[in-house]
Amino acid sequence: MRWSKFFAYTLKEAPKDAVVASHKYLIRGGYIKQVAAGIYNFLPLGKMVLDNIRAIIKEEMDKAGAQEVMLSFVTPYELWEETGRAKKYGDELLRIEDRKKQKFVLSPTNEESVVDLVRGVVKSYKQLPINLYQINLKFRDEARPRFGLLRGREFIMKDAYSFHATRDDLDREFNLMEETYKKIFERMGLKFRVVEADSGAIGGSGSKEFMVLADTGEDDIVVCSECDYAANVEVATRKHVQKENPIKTEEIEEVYTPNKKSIEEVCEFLGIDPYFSVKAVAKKAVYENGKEEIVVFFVRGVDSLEETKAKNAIGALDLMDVSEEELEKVGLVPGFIGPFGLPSNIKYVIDDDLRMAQELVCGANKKDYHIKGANLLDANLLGNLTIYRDIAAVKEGDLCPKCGKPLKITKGIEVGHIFKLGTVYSEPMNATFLDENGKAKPFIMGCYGIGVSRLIASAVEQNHDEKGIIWPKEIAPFKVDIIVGDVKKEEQLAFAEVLYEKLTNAGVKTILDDRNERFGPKIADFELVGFPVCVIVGKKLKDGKVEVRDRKTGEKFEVDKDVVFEKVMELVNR
RNA sequence: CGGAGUGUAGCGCAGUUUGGUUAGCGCACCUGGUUUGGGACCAGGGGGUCGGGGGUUCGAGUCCCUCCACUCCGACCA
Repeated sequence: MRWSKFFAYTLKEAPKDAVVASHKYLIRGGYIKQVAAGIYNFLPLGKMVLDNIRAIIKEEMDKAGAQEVMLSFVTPYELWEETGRAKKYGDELLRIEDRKKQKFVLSPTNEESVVDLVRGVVKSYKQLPINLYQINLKFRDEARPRFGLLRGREFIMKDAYSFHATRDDLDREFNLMEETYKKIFERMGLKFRVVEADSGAIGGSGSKEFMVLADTGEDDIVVCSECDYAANVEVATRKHVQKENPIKTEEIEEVYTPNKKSIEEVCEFLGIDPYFSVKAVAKKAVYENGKEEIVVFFVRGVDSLEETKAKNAIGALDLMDVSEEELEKVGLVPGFIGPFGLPSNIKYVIDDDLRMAQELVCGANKKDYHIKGANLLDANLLGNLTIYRDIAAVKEGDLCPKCGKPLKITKGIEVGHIFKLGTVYSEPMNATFLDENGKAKPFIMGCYGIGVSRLIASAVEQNHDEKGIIWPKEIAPFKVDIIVGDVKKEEQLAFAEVLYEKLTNAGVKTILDDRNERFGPKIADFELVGFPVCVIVGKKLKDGKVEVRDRKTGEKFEVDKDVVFEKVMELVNR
């Protein structure tokens, strides 16, 4: 490609609303252009990167035996009613009507479509397993799209769906997909971690996320400082250790704590370590059947509630904040809520870490009073309905559940997620096959997603400097940029063109910067747009020399013009 | 969805407080010339529904009403 003819432009200044590196550089470099909130046009450069990523994904998926299909982007609303997700997915599902008033949705994901496709075709266990995938457009009407391609409404996703006769076979495919994903992200040159994850709205039994490590990530992930344990904070666990309270209390006593509501205030007032206090977090739980109730969650004073875990603990669809008035209405005393003597109609959950804990301070369910010396040994105090669950958020310094070493918290961008769905879609959609005994059984399914357009942004988040993008070689739009120092100097242009032909013929994607510009803008664009290697054909050509630069290492080589091809090939292939 | 903010040329902004010729600047763009190893210089030039609609006024980018779009924080989110 000759830059003088290329549909690409660069900007000196980023639009003011771009705040993260990938958003700024992808716009400044002429990769994407915003159309509406969370919707972008891809310019040639952006499309090239996208295609490179697609190619890697396709190659590895095909190698793993999956088969590429393309499911319709507009799908009948009926299918979504079949599984009940029409309601569950809420406003994120963009509904549209055709001229006959028939309802459709823009696909945010394709479980329904693919089950509908397969149930009409696969009848026997002999046709299983099967894994179908596509790399296709998705639309989710996010409440708040942001950060450019990191959270768009319209985006490209690779989604795969596997069908199995047995759980064991699903496990095998799940592991195969995990290995395949690792290969894909490794080939892209990304630093990532595979973490245990919550299944969320997709449902199913087990899931793992693939997180690209970057400070701009929206997810908190817990990683062990020693072993390979890694989990999304939404599901991360920790090793429980019971510390013994050095302060002993003879018996349970109520103490007067006027206006001391927060953990800090109470503990300071009573002179105790917040570790031995109980924090109450009240939430309004909303269930799938529309029922709502106030639930109280108890965690240690030093911990905080992890809402996803809490939600899962009680099987709620959503947890919402409650006002003091609402709490008082059901008989709770805001600021002084504790596990003993709660109104009998209030559901509560106690964090696992408090199981059998002793010498605690907690609210007395009475204005201006707390209880000292409480212990959770005696379940009778709490009644039989007491449930202990893991509901506290793992924090920096907690101990690894696998090896006991300290845990760390880091930020990650979710670029892949694999699920064991089981029969959560096949059952309601009545998608069955006949087993060896001629009995109809629902398909056992897995599904596997990769955020393809998000990967573009993730790669930039992880590979940039103050000047611009530094593309990993595998996905760079062009691998080599040949800069002609002065296009009016015929010998420079002629030499550059010969080199360009040679590299292109050797299969190296090359761009020839033959614009009538000075050196400054050309080299700045090389750095901004982020090609791995550049060759500067300039002044030194008359002494038989050209310069070669490596964008990533910043190395500069002055090489003889006769060996420049070999030098470039060496850099491109190393 | 709650809170905050912004909307003037492709991008970045000034002008709005206190209404008053023809709406301005930098970058980008076009023409000519000089330049060509770190975002050059000189001269000339093109480009605007001032987010939309309505209103007040002799007069609205500026004041009022209303709608819309976009961004940020949060909630939400395979």
